[in-house]
Amino acid sequence: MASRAGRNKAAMSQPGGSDASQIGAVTMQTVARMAGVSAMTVSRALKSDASVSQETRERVLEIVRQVGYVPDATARVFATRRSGFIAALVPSLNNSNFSDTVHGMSEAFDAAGLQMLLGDTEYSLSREEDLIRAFLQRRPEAIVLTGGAHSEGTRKLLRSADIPIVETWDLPKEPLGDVVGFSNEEAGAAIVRHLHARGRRRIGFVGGKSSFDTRGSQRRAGFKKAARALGIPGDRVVLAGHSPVSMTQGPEALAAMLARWPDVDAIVCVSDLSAFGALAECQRRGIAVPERIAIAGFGDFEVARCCHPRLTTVAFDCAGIGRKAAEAALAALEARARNEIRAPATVRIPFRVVAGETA
Amino acid sequence: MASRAGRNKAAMSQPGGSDASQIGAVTMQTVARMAGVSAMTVSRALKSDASVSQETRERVLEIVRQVGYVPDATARVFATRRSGFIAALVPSLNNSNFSDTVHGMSEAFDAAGLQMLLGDTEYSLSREEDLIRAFLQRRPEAIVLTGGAHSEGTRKLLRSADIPIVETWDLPKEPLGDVVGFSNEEAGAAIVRHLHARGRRRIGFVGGKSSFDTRGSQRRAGFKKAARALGIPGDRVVLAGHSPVSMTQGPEALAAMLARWPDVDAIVCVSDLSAFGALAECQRRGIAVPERIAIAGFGDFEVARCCHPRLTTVAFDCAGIGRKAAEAALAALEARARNEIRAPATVRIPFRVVAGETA
DNA sequence: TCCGGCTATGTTATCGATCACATTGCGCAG
DNA sequence: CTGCGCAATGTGATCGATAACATAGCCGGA
Repeated sequence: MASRAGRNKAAMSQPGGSDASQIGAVTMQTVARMAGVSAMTVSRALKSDASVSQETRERVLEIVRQVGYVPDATARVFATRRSGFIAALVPSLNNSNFSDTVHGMSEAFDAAGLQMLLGDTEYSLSREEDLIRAFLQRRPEAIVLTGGAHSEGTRKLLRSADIPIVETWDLPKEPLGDVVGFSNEEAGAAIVRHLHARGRRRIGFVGGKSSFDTRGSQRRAGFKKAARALGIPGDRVVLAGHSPVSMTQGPEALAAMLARWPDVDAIVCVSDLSAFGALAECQRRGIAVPERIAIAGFGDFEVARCCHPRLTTVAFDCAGIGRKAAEAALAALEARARNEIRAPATVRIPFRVVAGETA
Repeated sequence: MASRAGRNKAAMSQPGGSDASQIGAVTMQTVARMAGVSAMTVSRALKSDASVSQETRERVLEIVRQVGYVPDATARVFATRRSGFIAALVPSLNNSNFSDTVHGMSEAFDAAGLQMLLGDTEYSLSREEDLIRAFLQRRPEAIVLTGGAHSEGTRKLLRSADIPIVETWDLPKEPLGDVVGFSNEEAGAAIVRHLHARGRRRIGFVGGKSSFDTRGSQRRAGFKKAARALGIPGDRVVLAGHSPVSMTQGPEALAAMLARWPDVDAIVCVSDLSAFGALAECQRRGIAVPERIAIAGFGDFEVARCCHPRLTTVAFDCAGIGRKAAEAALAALEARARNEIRAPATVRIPFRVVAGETA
């Protein structure tokens, strides 16, 4: 077996090669003995700021390299009572908006020497709670959530966790801590006003059925509110398929919309993905976009910028949400470390309507 | 401050409410004292199989609920010498092929009670090494990698880690352990043969520049090999942009291809994303697809199935790769637990050309 | 009656690093 | 020459759970 062979090879000393022993078999004690110092000195030598003589440090580091010593984070966590983990939950990893956010977050946390425990709630409140319960056992130093809708069990867990909490992508009414997001309702309203300004009067909305996708339902609420305010019908709503919203829902939704309201002259989709699906279906059916029907989406996905004609959409800085969420978490941790009081803050991320060629 | 208020509230007992104390403040000892038993009994009560009387177990679990006790995984890891972690690395999380694989993996590992430490190498060998170095400090029980190209430092680290290793998405020449993948070279050849069978003779290839994206370069190698075998030119290659390959590279690549080889009658793109970008650019320029130029991609992304006309592509079961990779890792762990010998295996994932409307 | 064998539970040591405190040795001012 | 102060290093306790072993109490058969 490969691994066993590896272990044997590691145990032998090889001429001229720095030869790594099995990770886990070599502890700080081992290194200490080989260097003729105490474990504490090894520990200090591995920190950059601790007071160790130059000579000792070099000797220790050389041995660390030779034996391939890898520190045991578990022991460090246990001793320092700091896990070095940040828990982060998104509804779906398979959505470039959220994975951009994750990416932005991970850059900031990486720089702070923190590792992310990443979880995918699959748009389910109970799965969110299960994930949080599992993650809390690892004692994360902070937690970043998507949205402001959580189960009562989740809220209770988070209250007793007593760690900084950041909610993203939404502006919750009763935030659990910091917030980095935008009003999806306003975004929904903005796109309706955009279509109205371009002469559309019979506008429909296509969303998903999931009740946990509060961002989707708020966009829908914004659609209705703006339609009423503009004096145009706001009841032309089709809900197709469950979250996560995908391109395949577009054709189905378009069919339902045209069947019920054949005179529809614009369709707002809850996501660029379904908007693109609807656009492609229009092309398939020979429906002229935007002449006969205008189409708009949300999210400024890459497909919106690349497809032909380009999708009109609502853009926001997804990676920026992640970065700012991480910054909020780090600020909260910093304040705690200094034993300072810090009131949770809300960072509003701007959004803007990007006029494409479909509306 | 919310958290401080939470802490105070937690310290007070509330009438009629099960009131969670601060996580971390309550240990197994606390629960044990309240239940009038030893910590060991609490530990046993929390396991389903250990021998504790029904009555004691219920009493302990009731107190656990009341005080909101959350076990400390760090201490458990320390005591049991099992981290419960699996390290998993993908080149990019923002790619639905890989996030499907992650999803498939996480289902299998979840079921086994293992948590994933997820890392994004950003198509960089040195970042892969850094991530592995960081992850190994957490003592993962196994590690799943993407591809077979790794730095020498990575190989050394993995050798001494002495844990099961699974490489995915490729068929490495010198595997580090189990393999779950397919031959990207054969996939590249297959799509060329498909185009040839449909009468195309002047086929170009569009790829990315990254050298770490071995899947991309193997598809290219397959393209060349098949072209030679069929007696058609295999030198019509355009490399545009760095990995990750994206839709935006399509237009640029198409332009370069047409400038250099104006008579090209088919384009194979290294990914559906750039293929879609090229398709949209053709539509913009009024180039008939597939009449004037055929287009094919790889990956069977959702956009390939939804766009109009539908993309011809090469499909493989991405989630299945993840599931099977997890199964391989679990099998290896199982064998180790039983102290059995188990030779690493290679699982070949089938792929197939999906004829769309673009070729 | 006694003891083997079982169930339910307790006791002690342990995992590997780090913290707080103790100690050594040396240079230098008084 | 003495002793202060600093730099470099060592010592012992500690974090929370669990493995391994020990023990108490009970039942039933010889």
